[in-house]
Amino acid sequence: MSKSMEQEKADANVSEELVFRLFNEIGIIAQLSTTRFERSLPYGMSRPQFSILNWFCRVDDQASPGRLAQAMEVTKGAITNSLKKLEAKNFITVSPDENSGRQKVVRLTPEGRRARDEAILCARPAFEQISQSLPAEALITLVPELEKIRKVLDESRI
Amino acid sequence: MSKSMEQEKADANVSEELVFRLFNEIGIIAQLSTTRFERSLPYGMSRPQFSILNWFCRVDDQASPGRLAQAMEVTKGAITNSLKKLEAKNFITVSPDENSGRQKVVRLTPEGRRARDEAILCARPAFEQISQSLPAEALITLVPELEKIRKVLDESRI
DNA sequence: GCTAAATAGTTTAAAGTTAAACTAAATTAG
DNA sequence: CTAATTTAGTTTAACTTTAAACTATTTAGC
Repeated sequence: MSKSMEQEKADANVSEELVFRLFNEIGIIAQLSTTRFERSLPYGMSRPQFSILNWFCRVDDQASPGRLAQAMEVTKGAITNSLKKLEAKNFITVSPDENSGRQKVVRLTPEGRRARDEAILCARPAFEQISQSLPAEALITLVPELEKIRKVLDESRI
Repeated sequence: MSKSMEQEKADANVSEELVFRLFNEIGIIAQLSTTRFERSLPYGMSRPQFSILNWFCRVDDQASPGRLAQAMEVTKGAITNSLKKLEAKNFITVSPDENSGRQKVVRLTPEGRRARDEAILCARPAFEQISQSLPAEALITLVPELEKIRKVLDESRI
């Protein structure tokens, strides 16, 4: 085996080890931060429920359940469940789609928008504490890197 | 309000927004990578089950269920469940602790060690693909940063 | 020493997720 | 046009997790 091939293999191993550690750290951070975030949410709102409300505020003002399932990266069954909860709280409306008898249209209500804004306020103290413990410069480089990784994963999804 | 106070407030908002995006990205990446990793595992092994086997290979060769619960950051009930599964597969042994009637001692079996090594081999292709799509230099700076964040969260745990 | 409190682990009920089966509607192909 | 396929959403069963109740030990206090 040539020297360069050996080096290549070594590099690959370093990378794989790093990728392994990367996802390990990400998994732990996700678990810890999700728990903390969820505990701070009002109205017995869960993280998936918040994510749906937040999606409506950031991306579009209406969507089919299937589109939401794709956006949230969960199964259609999970979305059916979440939408029921949100509808019971009057945070969304679900109506038949005029253009398609098999689709539905989900929309945010004014209460839903208020609940989302309130959720962000409630979660602020938890995030504040963390943002004080972390140097802002680190975050400024970190977040775009993570966005890249997410895109790589997202685009190569099976 | 003085200029510097305004600036401080603006900085805080930038940071909070960044922290928010940080945890959002981390949540999505965790979901995508966990799904992918779990699908690649052999013996119907779940990520929590793999984590326990991996812990034994990296940290200590024996532990009580409670210590594992702390290390894995899940409840004792979840560990009870995972240990049952691992024991049924003969990947661990669970025996009474000689020194304490209320504790148990969990140990990795040779089969468990082999299964863990095999799991890493099975997961390699998935990680390989990702490590090829990401520049190694980025990971080298990223991983230690994430370790810092994890420690901040871990130390301020409630 | 004996009682009270703390600790370790299990069990249970409630909740959420997935995959697969199912219903209904829209497309496509012949 | 009709039949077969695909698509959208719901339902169901299995599984996992958590929080809380419970059992059994150990430790502390008096």
